[in-house]
Amino acid sequence: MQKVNISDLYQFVEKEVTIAGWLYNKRSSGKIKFLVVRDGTGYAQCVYFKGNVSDEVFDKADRIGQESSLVVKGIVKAQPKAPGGYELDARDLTIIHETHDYPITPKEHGIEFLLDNRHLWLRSKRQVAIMKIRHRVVKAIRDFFDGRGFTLLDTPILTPNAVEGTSTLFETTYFDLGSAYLTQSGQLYAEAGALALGKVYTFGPTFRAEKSKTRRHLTEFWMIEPEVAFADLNDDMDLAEEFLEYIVQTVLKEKEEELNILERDTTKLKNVKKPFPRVHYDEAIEILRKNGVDFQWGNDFGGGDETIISEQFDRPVMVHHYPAEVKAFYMKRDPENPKYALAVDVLAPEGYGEIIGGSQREDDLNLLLERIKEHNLPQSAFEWYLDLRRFGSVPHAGFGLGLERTVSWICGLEHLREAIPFPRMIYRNTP
RNA sequence: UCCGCGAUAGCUCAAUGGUGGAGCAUUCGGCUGUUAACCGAAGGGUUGCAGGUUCGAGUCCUGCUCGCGGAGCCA
Repeated sequence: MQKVNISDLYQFVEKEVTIAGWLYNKRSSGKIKFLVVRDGTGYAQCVYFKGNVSDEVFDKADRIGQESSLVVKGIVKAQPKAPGGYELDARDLTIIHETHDYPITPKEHGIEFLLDNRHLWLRSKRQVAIMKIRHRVVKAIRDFFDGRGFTLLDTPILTPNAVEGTSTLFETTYFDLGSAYLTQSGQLYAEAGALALGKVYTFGPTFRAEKSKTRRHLTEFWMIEPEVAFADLNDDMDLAEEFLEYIVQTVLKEKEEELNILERDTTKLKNVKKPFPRVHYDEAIEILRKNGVDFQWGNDFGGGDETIISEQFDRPVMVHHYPAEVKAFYMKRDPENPKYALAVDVLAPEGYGEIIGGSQREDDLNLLLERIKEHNLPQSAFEWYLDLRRFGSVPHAGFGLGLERTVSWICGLEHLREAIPFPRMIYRNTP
C-alpha cells in the first residue's frame, strides 16, 4: 500500500494520494461529510460529496465511529477553510477496523478518567504534541553532548546498597545476594566513567519511593547526568546554561507547531539564553526576606521559595553555594568557607522549580571519608567509589537534569504526569 | 504521613430532606462547506461500598474504598 504522510500533503496538491490513519472527528451536512483523519504526522480533513463517491462509500463514511482505522484515497486540494490549509477531496474509503463508543470524546474530561485511559488519551492532539516535544528534547540532549566530546555511559538500574536509607528506595529481591534497589541516580557510576573517558553523560530512568503527592513529582522519571573530569563548579554552571539554552532554543525553532497546539506563550522561553543569573545562597535568602519570607539560614528552599526566587529573573537562575548540611555527602565543600558546598541548582522560570541539581565533587580521599562518617554511611559500600580518589583523582563536576520537569516547563504543563507517556505516581501505577 | 475536597447516565456536571435532570457521546431523522458544526427525536440510573437517623436520604451522621488539590518530603 503506497501511502502519504498527512504532514506531506502540501507536496501533492491536485494529485491523488492515499492516507492511512484513524478517524479523529466527523461532521456532516446532508450530502457532504467531513472526516478528520489523524495519522501521527498530522490531521487531514477528508471531504465526501455524495456523487463523487458511490452510495456505498458515502454510507460507510456516515457509519464509522471515532478512532475507527481507515484508508482514504482522494485528491489533495488547497482549501483555506480546511484546518491546516489542505484537505482531501475523497474518492474512496476502506475501513480497516470499525470502532464505536470510543471513550474519549472531543469534549472535556476529568483527570481521573483521562489517566485511567492514558493508553487512549495519548492519541489526542495535545498529548501527541507533548510526546513530539519530549522526543525533540531527548534528541537535543543527545546532540548537545555527542557534539561536545561526551560519551554516553549507561549506568545500572539495579543497585546493591541502600546508601541513602531505604525509605525512598524501591526494593526487590536479588537471588542469594539479598536485596537490590532501583537506582535513584547514576551519578556515582558516572564519576567512574568520567575518570575513564573524560566527559560522559548518563541517560536513563530513575526511581524514588518518596511519598510525594505534588504536580512536580513522579516515582519513575528520566534523568540526564553529565560528569566532567578536570572541571570545577564554574565549569559546571557554564555547561548547564549552555545546555539549557541549546535545548530550549532548538525546541522553539523546530517544534513551533506543537507549542502552538499547546497554546504555550513562548515569549519567556525565548529569553532562555546565556548568561543565566548566578545567585549565591545568601543572596537568595535576601531575596526571600525582601519578599516577606521568614527564612532561616541553613534550610533548603521549598517549592514556594523557589518560585519567589525565580520570579526575580526573566530566565533560569542558578543558585549556588548551598549550606553543606543540606546537600549530599559527595559534594565538595568550598575550601574558603567549608560551611558551603560547591553545589548549584538551576531553577526554571514560571514556577517550574528545580530542573537541574549539580555540584563539584569531593576529590580528596580523606575529606570524602569524613563526609561518609558524618552521614553515617557504610564505608564498605563505597570502597569502589573511594578508589576513584585513590587512583588519579582529579577535580570533577556534573549535574542531573530531570527530563519530565524540563518537558513540563517547555510545554507549559500544569502537572508532570503529562510529560511522560505512562506516569508512575504514588497512588497510580496503571495502565 | 498530614490538611482540605470529591464520588449521581459512557463523559462533564445539576438536583432546598419530598416525582433524579441537562449538555456531549450513542441510535434514528434533517441539512452540499462543516470547524468541539447545527436542528429534531429516542434509548440510557443499585446516586462508590456498608451501616445509621427520618414518615421519607443523591442530600444528614458514622465507618470504609477510591480519587483529586495542597503540604511535608524531594541524594
